Amino acid sequence: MNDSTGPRSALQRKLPVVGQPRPERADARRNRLRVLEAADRLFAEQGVKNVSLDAIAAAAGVGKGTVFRRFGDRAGLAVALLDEREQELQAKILSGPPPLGPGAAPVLRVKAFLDAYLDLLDRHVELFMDSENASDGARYRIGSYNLWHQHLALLIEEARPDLDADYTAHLVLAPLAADLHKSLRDQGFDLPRIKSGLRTATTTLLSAV
Amino acid sequence: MNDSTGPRSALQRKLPVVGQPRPERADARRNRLRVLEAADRLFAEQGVKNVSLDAIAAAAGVGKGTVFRRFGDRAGLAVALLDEREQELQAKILSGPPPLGPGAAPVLRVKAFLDAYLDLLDRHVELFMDSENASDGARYRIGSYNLWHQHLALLIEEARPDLDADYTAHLVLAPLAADLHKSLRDQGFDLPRIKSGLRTATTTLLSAV
DNA sequence: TCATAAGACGGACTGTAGTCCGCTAAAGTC
DNA sequence: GACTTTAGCGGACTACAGTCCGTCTTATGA
Repeated sequence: MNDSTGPRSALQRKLPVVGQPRPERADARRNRLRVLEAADRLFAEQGVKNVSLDAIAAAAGVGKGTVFRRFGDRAGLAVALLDEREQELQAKILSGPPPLGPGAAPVLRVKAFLDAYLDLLDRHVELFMDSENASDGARYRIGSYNLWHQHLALLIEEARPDLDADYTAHLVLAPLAADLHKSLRDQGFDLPRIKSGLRTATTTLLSAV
Repeated sequence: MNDSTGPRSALQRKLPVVGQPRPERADARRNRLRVLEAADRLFAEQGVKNVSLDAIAAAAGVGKGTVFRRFGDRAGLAVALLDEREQELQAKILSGPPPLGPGAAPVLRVKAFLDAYLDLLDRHVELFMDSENASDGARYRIGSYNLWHQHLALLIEEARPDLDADYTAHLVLAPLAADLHKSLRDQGFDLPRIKSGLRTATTTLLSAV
């Protein structure tokens, strides 16, 4: 119980570096990929709503507990699956060419974002619905919502400093809710009509003096 | 099997009058009221999220099947409970004094509606969340949404005939989603701030040339 | 290579939404 | 008041989300 274990003190040996958590264990990584792959396949084959998490766990060859520990809940799994596609859009916004990326006028950037988001949403409505509705208020808790919100708030602040940018950003995101989009499409609204309506409203809202 | 049963033919005796379904049976009415009363009480006592439909059925002294046959699902029950309060607002819109009722300028009426709706929403967020989120797309299927939508569409058409009134009405209703409102309140937005932000945006959107 | 502990695994378990169908009671008919 | 029709009743049943905890695997370092 003295220092004779050598120059490496207990502190040096045992304290993990803060902010750098252990890397993912090999089995954890293997199972994570298996689950994502199985979910992707089953969702595509049978429709998001018709696949239970038991079924995904079984198809992935893992226990159900594993799925839940890793993804939290149904919404979490959907978020993970959407992540890849959303990251593409995020990258374009942060460092792509204008008008989506930096360089264009703020209102143009907002409109470019809405167009791009609507394309993404339209392509993956079901998955978005799952990620937004599977648990209460899920939409507003997930990272990407906050990222879109922050992006819009900055642009709005720039375009219309007289507005409450924080609130207005939520306002602009509200019509992008997955279940509203689904409902509109089911009612016969086509994508161009939705895009055009939203573009018009946004222009009016953000361009006025 | 001849006409000897008298002047009353089989047709006359048996055909129900179309479009006038049998009145509600006494036991059905009794149970409907019991369930609503029990639900109202339990929701108030324990919070909407913490009450199962089994519990409501038990408290009402009816079987679970009865609750589901009558209300369809959790959302349906919440809708039924909200109905009374929403009808009050509906009445004011249809025949109350301006600016909520007829007579005021369309933009003023829209703003009055938004204010009144936000008050209602803020007072019953939990119930609204249940009615909107308990089943997929429930918000857009229920009667009152369609009523609000129709009301707004007419006013928007009047104020800005150049806009796509049908779509724009959905746009105006989007920020009234219960889970967004809850999330905003949880983030510290107070009701006046929300009202003012929405009022400003609406004015800008509908008043521009 | 072995000992050890952090952490992942997975399936049994719980609680709830929603379905089903044989049974019961209310309304209408004579 | 008995008989028939029809709607409503209700609880057993299914399926699914999400939890829990004893067991097993991996990474580490000596």
